[in-house]
Amino acid sequence: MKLTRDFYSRSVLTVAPDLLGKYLVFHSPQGKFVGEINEVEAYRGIDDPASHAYRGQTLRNAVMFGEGGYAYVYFIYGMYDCLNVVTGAAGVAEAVLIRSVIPIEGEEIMRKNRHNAKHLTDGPGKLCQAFGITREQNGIDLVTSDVLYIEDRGKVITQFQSTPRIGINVAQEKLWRFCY
DNA sequence: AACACGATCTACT
DNA sequence: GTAGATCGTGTTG
Repeated sequence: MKLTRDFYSRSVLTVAPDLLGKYLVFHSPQGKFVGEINEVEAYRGIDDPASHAYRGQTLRNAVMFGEGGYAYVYFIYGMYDCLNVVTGAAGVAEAVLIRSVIPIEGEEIMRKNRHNAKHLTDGPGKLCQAFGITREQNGIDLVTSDVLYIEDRGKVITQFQSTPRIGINVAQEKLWRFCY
């Protein structure tokens, strides 16, 4: 079943590991894509210098300041889009970066979108390219949308790792990357 | 108006 | 292991 507002409205450090083993679903014009989430990172506005929201609200990060359950998609390094899920209450700037999924459905089209690269969806830029997710999807409400959402299919992840986040050189003491 | 850089990936050594 | 690609965004002048 589709994850509800209550799921996303909790603290980012609770939601992030809870997203492991959930299923990202995207009905694109190309077809249906499904991937099992197996790596995420938590970002928190206040007290987290690695977060886009740390220095306050801007045009780009505005979605992070809204209520939980919305998609925050940003463009990085002049080439790639990355997908986040906003968490917490309205006014609290938190989000979970979806770093990696396991292809479940739509793998053939993913391969095509990725130009036959060997690693299909094991990175935040890669999975967006494979699914065809871009800033067009920024601001979509994952709770009410029938196009982009996350499903619970009953899988429970009890054993997972916590490590420093990838690609940042501050707040290394925060073990906010979760994977299994 | 101009500039520096980033929650990345690929290719090549 | 490391360099280069490539451009939107936020900040500064």
